[in-house]
Amino acid sequence: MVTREVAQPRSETRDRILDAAGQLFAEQGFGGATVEEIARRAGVNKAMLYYHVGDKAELFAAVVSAHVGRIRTLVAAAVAESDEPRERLGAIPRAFARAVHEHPYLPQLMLREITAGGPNMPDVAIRQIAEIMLMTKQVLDEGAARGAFRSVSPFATHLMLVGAMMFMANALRLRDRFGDKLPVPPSSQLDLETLSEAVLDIVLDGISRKGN
Amino acid sequence: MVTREVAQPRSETRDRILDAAGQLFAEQGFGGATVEEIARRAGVNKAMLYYHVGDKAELFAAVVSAHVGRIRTLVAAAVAESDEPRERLGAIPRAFARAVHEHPYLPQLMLREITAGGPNMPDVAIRQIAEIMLMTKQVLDEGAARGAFRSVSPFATHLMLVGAMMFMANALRLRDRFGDKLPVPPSSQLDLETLSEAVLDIVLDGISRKGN
DNA sequence: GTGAGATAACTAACTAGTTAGTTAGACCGG
DNA sequence: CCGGTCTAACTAACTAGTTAGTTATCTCAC
Repeated sequence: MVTREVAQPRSETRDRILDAAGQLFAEQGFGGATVEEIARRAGVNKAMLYYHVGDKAELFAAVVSAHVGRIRTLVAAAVAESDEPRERLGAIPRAFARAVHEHPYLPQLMLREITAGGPNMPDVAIRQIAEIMLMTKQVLDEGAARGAFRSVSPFATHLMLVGAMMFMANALRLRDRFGDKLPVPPSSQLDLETLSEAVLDIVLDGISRKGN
Repeated sequence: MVTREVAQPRSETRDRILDAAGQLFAEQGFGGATVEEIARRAGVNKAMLYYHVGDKAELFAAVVSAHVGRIRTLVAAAVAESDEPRERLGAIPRAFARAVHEHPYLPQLMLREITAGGPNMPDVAIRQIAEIMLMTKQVLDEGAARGAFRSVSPFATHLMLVGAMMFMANALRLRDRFGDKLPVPPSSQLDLETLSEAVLDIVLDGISRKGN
């Protein structure tokens, strides 16, 4: 599960399969989701799935690559929109939030694969994740050069912003289970956007150069 | 998979089964791990697993509960050791780090279950997680009352500390895959402790009341 | 324009292998 | 000889992947 980048031609059927697969892989995991059920949800015969995409592993790789590529594009565009270090850094989690808004099953899908150690993560996806992390590093370096940020670990900062967000998106699904016994605002202001803004607020405060 | 708290009597065999199950559920996930393999790794006959613990779901619940309970104990003890708000907050991720040190497969196991939406998470475990989150809230409230911290979302702060750490512990396993194309210090100072200290540093800075 | 032949998209049914859970009975210390 | 602990062997259900064959659509010589 390492090299598989042969881009199949797009087709309506293929897209339906990929979307159904994304949902089901997110909900059930790679092992939990059955090819049969993916095909059923996409409204196609199981054999068509093999015809249009490939085996289960190829299907998974295709889904993950598509999403990671989309996120990379969104982040790059969002970062380019401003020139101010703080805004540029904030653009990164906000781009993630937009991607999640488009495909709500995305955090579950991604976290599942990361947790599994990426056994089905294609090289293209790895490369794109590295590119996204590089963007965070560039924004931080630039901010430091301009005197806006103090020097911090870019890896830790990136994982704080993105990792906490991914974790939150998934943890929120457990919310109902907590019932009354939780020290959490019930649900009104408990959406992902509010939470990631709170994280961004703390991070920006934590890395900004003080003493003005 | 919600109420199952009947504490079986401990036994050496049962402990071996639980430990093997923890490792395998972490490595392969609930669906991916096979009962056969868990039994083999524990060095017992498969039927003994049903005799000593119960079916696969009960086994999983027992493993998760044991670990969450252990973390709760560690966190409570660590927080109680100091009186100074900043140190008390720092004690929380450090207690997690210690738990992870004891059982390296723990972040993978926990994150897998959280990502899955907790379908096998027993109520006891949920209650204990709530208690841990309450401790963070208390430390933050107390720190705010003492003028050390500004007012921040306890939920976001907790998830930042713990979530980022869980995410990192899992992301680190992908490190090798990045090869050269990564903006990350190669591996020397890339352990979980260093990373969580970096996170703690940023968070403490970000939530501390400025203007002394 | 029309009919033969090619081709892409699809289906139903099957195979081979795996897995959770059960059961009938063996072993053994007290 | 009895209760707790254990084993080997089984079954019932499920699943990834294949295959033989069907339908619909297009192509192009005549």
